[in-house]
Amino acid sequence: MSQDRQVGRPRANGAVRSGDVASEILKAAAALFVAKGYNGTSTREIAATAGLRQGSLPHYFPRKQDMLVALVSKSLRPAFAHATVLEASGLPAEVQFYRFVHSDCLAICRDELNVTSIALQPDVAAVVGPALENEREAVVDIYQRMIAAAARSGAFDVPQTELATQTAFGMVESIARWYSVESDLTPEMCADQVTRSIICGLLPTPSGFGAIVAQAAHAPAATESGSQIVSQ
Amino acid sequence: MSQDRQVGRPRANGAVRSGDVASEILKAAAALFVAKGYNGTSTREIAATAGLRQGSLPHYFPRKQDMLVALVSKSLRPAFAHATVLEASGLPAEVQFYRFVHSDCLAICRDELNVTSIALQPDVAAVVGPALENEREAVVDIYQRMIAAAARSGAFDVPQTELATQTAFGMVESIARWYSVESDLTPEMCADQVTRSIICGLLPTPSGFGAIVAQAAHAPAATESGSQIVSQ
DNA sequence: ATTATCTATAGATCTATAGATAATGC
DNA sequence: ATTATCTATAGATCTATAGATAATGC
Repeated sequence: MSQDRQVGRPRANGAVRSGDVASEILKAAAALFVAKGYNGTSTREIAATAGLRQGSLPHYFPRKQDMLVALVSKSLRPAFAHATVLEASGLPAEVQFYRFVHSDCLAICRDELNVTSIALQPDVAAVVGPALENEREAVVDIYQRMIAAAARSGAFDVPQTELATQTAFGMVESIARWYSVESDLTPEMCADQVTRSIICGLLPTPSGFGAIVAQAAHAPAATESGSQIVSQ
Repeated sequence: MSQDRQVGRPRANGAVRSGDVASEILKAAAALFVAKGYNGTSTREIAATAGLRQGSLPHYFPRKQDMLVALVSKSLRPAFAHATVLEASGLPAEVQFYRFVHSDCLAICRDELNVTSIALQPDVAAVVGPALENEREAVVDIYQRMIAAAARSGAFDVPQTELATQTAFGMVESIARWYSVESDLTPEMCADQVTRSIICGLLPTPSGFGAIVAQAAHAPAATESGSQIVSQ
């Protein structure tokens, strides 16, 4: 891939550039955004990580936010296509939901750039605009629809659809916060465990769980606290 | 509480100041940090939200990061005390864990400032220092200890302690991302549902879940995707 | 001539400081 | 005199731009 002779002024650090510089920049930017946040990362750092100088970045991405948009727009989960296929499959709703959640988990684990973790940062929404929020809402709607269907058929026991939906969706997203490709946990193990928790939490109460709750009624309570603001 | 006559130069906006200005500032800062991130929030915005001018903030918090530290240090969950009491209670490990998780969820929901959501932001760690990360690790250790104990007694079926721990802890933290005091979901409902999912996901596989997994083996797969970087 | 980079910097922030000011307290 | 605030700004960023430069391509 790397030729000895390249068009353009050589880099200050002497490095031969890779085949796809824009990708290298996005990779550097993603790693930094994940570790320090979008607003906590300077273009100078991104450039240094990618092996060039700050002023060279606009050749590839005119503005810093263009890197963010390029990253986040790649995160569009394949969720919609999968949901359509599943909902046409004729499978029981709870089975559809299991498959849907599982593949959503897998997609998050397998993404080496961890774009979901970037998309979850609160400052990102303001920069990317409403498109991100809209897409998130649309995926939440799929969750809600499938949960409601499985509740209607009696497979799930869901007293409050909104609660079940938010909980399930939040649990899937939470993977992005801690899963690392470097760990010895595989995406499959991770997706299995999270999906299992989500589904089992929606099934009619198993006797084992009922017994625990009954015993817990006598357990000592936590000392009340929380972040009361005390004058310092 | 509000006197008509107050020491000090009047505010530019004419407002009478509240009893505890530092608390008002922290409240404003917390709301902004949650919505826009620490680095995405300027001291000017914080001051405006709290009803004063940017240059007046250092009277209460010499540096911006002092507000962050004041907030985050209040988030120290009452987890440690509760864990000690529970572990001395003689209750079965899975019951201890249930209670522990449940009260952790409740604490997150009840915190009106949503400090957990702030503490989760990647840029915050760099500013607050290792104390935050250390505390998080210590709470993770409690989760791990309790899960391992319940697995040893046979109450939980845990092939991989690390995975179970990260999943459970991440699910609890994920509440901070979506739970809002304004919603019609109560902290109790939220804590019940999340705790239920976590515990049920660790119990030996209920037959209902096994049946779903078996059926899902024949369901259509997702189209492979993810955030492959394509040259733009 | 074209390309990819470089260096240097203008303009736009943003934070913390310095010193003034408008109240009350004594 | 003390206090809580104000206004104004210095110093430190950080981003995007302008123009130079060092390669290859023809």
